[in-house]
Amino acid sequence: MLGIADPPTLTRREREKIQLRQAILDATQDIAAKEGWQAVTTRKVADKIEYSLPTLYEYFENKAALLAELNREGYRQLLAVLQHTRKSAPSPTRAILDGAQAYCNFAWQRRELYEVMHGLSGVVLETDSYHAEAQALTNEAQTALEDWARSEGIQVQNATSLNDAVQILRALLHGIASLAIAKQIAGGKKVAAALALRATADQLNAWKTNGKI
Amino acid sequence: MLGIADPPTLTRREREKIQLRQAILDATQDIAAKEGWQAVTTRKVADKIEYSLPTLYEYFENKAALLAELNREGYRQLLAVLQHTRKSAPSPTRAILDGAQAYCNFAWQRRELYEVMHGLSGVVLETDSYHAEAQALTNEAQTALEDWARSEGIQVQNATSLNDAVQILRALLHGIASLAIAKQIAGGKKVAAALALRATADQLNAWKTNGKI
DNA sequence: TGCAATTCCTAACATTGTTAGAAATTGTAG
DNA sequence: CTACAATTTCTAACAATGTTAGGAATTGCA
Repeated sequence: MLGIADPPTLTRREREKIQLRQAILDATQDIAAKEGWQAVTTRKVADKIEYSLPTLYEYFENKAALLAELNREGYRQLLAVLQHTRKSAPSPTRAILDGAQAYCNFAWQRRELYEVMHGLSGVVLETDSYHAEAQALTNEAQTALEDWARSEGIQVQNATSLNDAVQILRALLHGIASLAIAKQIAGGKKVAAALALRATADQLNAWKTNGKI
Repeated sequence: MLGIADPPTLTRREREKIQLRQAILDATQDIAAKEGWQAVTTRKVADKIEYSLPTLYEYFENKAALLAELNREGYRQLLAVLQHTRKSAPSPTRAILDGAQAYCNFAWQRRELYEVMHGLSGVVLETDSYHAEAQALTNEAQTALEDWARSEGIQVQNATSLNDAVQILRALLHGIASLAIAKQIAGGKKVAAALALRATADQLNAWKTNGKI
């Protein structure tokens, strides 16, 4: 199922290359976290890894490719968080509600990743939004919602309606997270997280009342 | 209540200045609508109004000030749309639901304004998000929701909870609109608008079931 | 030890936001 | 009508940033 590991037949050079590539990604994230995405400049990244400017371009075709990689990385990390949350939840309902909280926490704690995932704060996305990592996140959400529906005896009409329901929950959480990041929610992140929880619970209740999704 | 009109004691020069300022705003919007915000460059705007580059800076301190003005303009236009929608709605419930549709339509039809209002698509916002225009929009939404609650016999506990409810609806709509603009909603804008309607109705039902906001 | 490939850097170029300072225009006083 | 002062507008530059050409330095190996 996984397909992660290659046989470790890597030369020292190859290992160094992988490390340097990762260092570039880390440096970029670090600058974005500390100074915001407007401050992320190719020269600053190069300075931080203590290599000269053109070296960056040996590892990433251009700045957009660097951001695209961090975009995917963000989806991978969010997926991991949500999978972990679901697996340690005591019930399918809690899996959804805890997931909503975890989503918000990810948005604040990894703000720079969340921004690059959604083209916020001046990030220019040239990435196609339908990469495998984004799809994997949708699948995770569908699984969680399907589990919940089954546990509540709620009928899922078809794949489309399940997907619609997932989109609604996602849009709700994304709306709250992005408004909070833009400081447009009075009361800040604490209030925002509470709103997310409440609205998610309301939406689940609406589906429960309808008896179907 | 209004305070719109000054006595029309304007010299020809002053009238021309106002027109040129407006031409700059129009040109900027036009480029953004046709080619996207990444393509909006001070030189291109200057070309479009057939003046040289430094002339721009006589009318706007810098590019950020130009975007800030369009940001406010977007809020004014959205407010006008929502006020009109509410006033021509046959019932408070329909006022909310029609408002949700109108919100989505505004986001697609004036995409470039919606983007500059929320810092999407590479726009860098240096504007404070709490300007008067944003506040006016919140007030409009609160009025609509208060009307609805009254008409349904639902108790509004206090100003904070009313504001929280408005934030939830706003976040829901913004989440759907911004994901649709980023082409992250399968089925596109038509499906997105349907989701917005459905989710808004669900949220109203949840409050109705609770009997309070 | 010397050659070939790789790695890495200095120095440039194009684009874009911004501004200095001069030219051109306009309005006004003699 | 003319000359001066204010305003308007432009040409030309500068700084920052993404990107690349081409050469120097290093490395691996015969």
